[in-house]
Amino acid sequence: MLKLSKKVEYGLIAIRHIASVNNHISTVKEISEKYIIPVDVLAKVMQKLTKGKIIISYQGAMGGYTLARKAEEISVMDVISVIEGTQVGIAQCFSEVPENCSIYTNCTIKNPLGKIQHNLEHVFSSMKVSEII
Amino acid sequence: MLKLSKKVEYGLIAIRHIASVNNHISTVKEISEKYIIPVDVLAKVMQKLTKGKIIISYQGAMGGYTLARKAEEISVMDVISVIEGTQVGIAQCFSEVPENCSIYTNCTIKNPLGKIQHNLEHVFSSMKVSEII
DNA sequence: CTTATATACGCCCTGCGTAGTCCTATTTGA
DNA sequence: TCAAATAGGACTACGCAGGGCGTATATAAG
Repeated sequence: MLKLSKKVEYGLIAIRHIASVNNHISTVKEISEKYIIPVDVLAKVMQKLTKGKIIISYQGAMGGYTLARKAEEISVMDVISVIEGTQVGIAQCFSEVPENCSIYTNCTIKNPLGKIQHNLEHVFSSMKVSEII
Repeated sequence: MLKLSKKVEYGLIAIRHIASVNNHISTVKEISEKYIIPVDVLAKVMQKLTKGKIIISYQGAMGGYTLARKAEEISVMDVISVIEGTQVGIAQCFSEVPENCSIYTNCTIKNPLGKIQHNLEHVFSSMKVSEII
């Protein structure tokens, strides 16, 4: 409940790592060994971050990843939404198909939860990767 | 990911309901029918809220529940922690046994996540049930 | 004292999402 | 041509949220 996924954690650690080596190219192997993260899982996380244009990938031998923009311009929120793919909401009514919620029409707490949702988004958006180093 | 549980939602709805009828005694049956919530699930939620001293239970015929204190003095955080039972953390290192986290010793983002954790707690603590009515 | 109406509480089942593994394809530098 | 790297699909194992069911206990009312 209210937990970040391991994928997001791994993503943040990887991004922090790349930033900490002055944006020099880093490989999945290198990062996964250093922080003891399952290679395959991390690999997929990196692929998502690449598609989300948060990092840049270089294929082939001597390849790897660098940040696509400065660490000050990457928020934790960016990382979360790119990795999760879907809109992150504390309740179903703030995600994909609100009406799917079993209590949608009778729900009396949509508005107050909306306030909380808004505040949470603010917290995650204002925290930048540069503050993690 | 980052979602409140249905139990917490049900708890908030129930508490809001009781507050909205001026703290008159309310039954599980009444609430579950009005908001289309599975009775058994709601019943257990109410039992936890009772044990957590957020509401008061009256057993037997004509029984039910009332709030244990004013709606202004019940925060969303109170409801969450009583219903979940365990410490709520966005990562394993803020819950029961931090060392169980698979990357605990190598984790480089404990501190920044701690800041986020702190901010989240603030958001949930400052929102009172009285704002839900 | 009996009955109807409540809460209290434990057990179990099911579905879904998270995390992780395995395997193959593709790219590219040396 | 080979080795090192990313790209990505298929599959499995596991935990937990959500819900259903059965039973015990308390109590107001007739």
